[in-house]
Formats: sequence, structure tokens, C-alpha cells
Amino acid sequence: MDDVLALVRARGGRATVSRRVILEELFEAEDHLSAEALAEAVQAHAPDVHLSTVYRNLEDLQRLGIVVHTHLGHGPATYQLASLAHAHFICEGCGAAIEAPDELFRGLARMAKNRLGFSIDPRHFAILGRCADCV
Amino acid sequence: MDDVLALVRARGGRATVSRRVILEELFEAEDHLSAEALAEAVQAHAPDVHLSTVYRNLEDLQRLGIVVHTHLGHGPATYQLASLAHAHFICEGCGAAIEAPDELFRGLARMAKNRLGFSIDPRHFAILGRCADCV
DNA sequence: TCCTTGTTGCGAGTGATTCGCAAGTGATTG
DNA sequence: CAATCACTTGCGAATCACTCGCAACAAGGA
Repeated sequence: MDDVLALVRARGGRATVSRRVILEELFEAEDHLSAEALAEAVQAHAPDVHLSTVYRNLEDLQRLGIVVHTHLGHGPATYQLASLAHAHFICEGCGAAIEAPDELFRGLARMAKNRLGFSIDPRHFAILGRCADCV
Repeated sequence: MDDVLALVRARGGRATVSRRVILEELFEAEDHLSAEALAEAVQAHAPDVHLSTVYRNLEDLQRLGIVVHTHLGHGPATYQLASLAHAHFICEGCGAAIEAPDELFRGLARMAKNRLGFSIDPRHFAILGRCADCV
């Protein structure tokens, strides 16, 4: 948290109240948050932080590599600390989001690299499918 | 093409001019089309087919299993005949879209099934990463 | 040909995100 | 500690990709 603000400052940015509260909520959140949900959480502590400020901060924090966003489906993007990023399987039947351990992608990553020269990062878009309960 | 229209009719739908032209363009397109691009192509043959008609037809055709849509990145969805669906790798550097053969996903599919009970369909969202030229 | 019901064109509405701008405020400087 | 300056913010308007409502239209069976 302090490291993050130090990095922000090192890049010419400022440690504003909004930025601080947004980061606090991101550190406290245990699951992914949409920008809207994050804004609500932030507004509980600092009522006039505007949704557009949340978006702008998320963008800056992504540029710094502190935050990433993920698309879990057709709804809004979800944001989280980059250190917690992981891939997802989303059930088309019930919408359940299952966290996919990175090692599941080892083989795919190797084949994509060898056969297509492509290095995958499977964490940005979820992979759809059907969970055990929705077959 | 005629089979498709027969199926449409079998489900109580009608073989309208718009529907016909939209299907023609879908059959002729060699790569994925956004709804907007498809509308433009359609309008070259039938000028007053409205964008919303294209969307509505794409939705119907998806319900019938004839068409699928895919998200290749942050832009609009792209549509194609279901029979041509495949997975994609998208380079975050240059935006190149690489077609990913289904067999690359065999191992992942097996592991997801065994360990999480989840059946993947990797074709709906692209997988991001970096191509050989953008490392 | 008529009638029923699916379809269409058009514009307005929606959800998610981005932008423009003037006012506000950290942090460096003097 | 105050002045300065560039980064930030709040706010509303704009944008992008769709989605809807509705009255007019048109397939295709009777």
C-alpha cells in the first residue's frame, strides 16, 4: 500500500485522498469488483469520489501494473490487484465463476509457444463452459 | 443457405429479404465481422436494412445455433457461422488475431473436467498474449 | 385474396466507460 | 511556510455497442 503510493509518486503522480481510498478498498476486497461496486465501497468512506475518478484511477493503476481488469462475461469489467490475478472459468448455465489455477495452462502455453510463437496470458478474458452442476 | 432458411421456417420464422441478404454476407465473409461491418456489407445490396435489424437477425440466428459471436478484444463482438467457430489468440502488442486449432485445448479441457468438473468452450472469448513479433 | 403474426425501420433508451473543462489540491520551490 | 504548477477531481455531456418500443409492413398458410 505504501509501496504503491511511493511508486505513484516516483512516476510523478500524487497521493490524493481518492487514490488512497480506492487503493484501500482494492486491498481489502477479497473478490473482483466492478468499477461501479468499487465506487460504492469507496463512497462509504469518501462520499464525493465520483465514478469517473474511480475509472481514471483504475486506468492509472493499471498503467503502473498494480491493478488488472478481467472480463468475466458480458457485464462490466472487474478489477483486482495484479498480484492476485488468475484465470477463470465461467459457467454459461448458472454464471458461476471458478478460479482456474495457472498450472492448468502450462501445456497450452507450451504448445502455443512452440507451434505459433505465441505467449498466452489466459487471465484477461474468462473461458466459458459448463460447470459440473449444469451439464 | 437453403437449409438455414428451411430451419428458420420450421421454427415459425420467415425468409425475409433482410434475413436472406444477411445470411448471404455471412456465408461469403471469410473472416469475422462486427455487426456494424456486416450491416455495411448488407447495405451494399439492400440499402435500407437497418443496423438494429442486423442485430435482431444475428440474435435469432444465434438462438438457432447457426451463428456464434466471439469477443476478440475490447471492441465490438464479431459474428460468424457456427460451423466455422474456433478459438483465437490476440496479440496485445499489435492486435494480430491468430486462429487457435481446437486440439491445443485438449489437455486443458481434460484437466478442467477432471479437476473442476468443468467443460470448457474456449471459443467465445479470445486469449490474449504476445505474438512472435511483439516479444 | 385475406388474415395472422413475424419482421422491419426508425428513433429513443441503456449500460459501461471516456472526455472536456474549470475548480481544487498535493508536492516542490523559494 | 507560502507561492507555484502540474496533476487531479467533480460534474455533466459524449461515445460506443447494443437493445427496445412502436407503428407500418410483408411472408405464407387459409
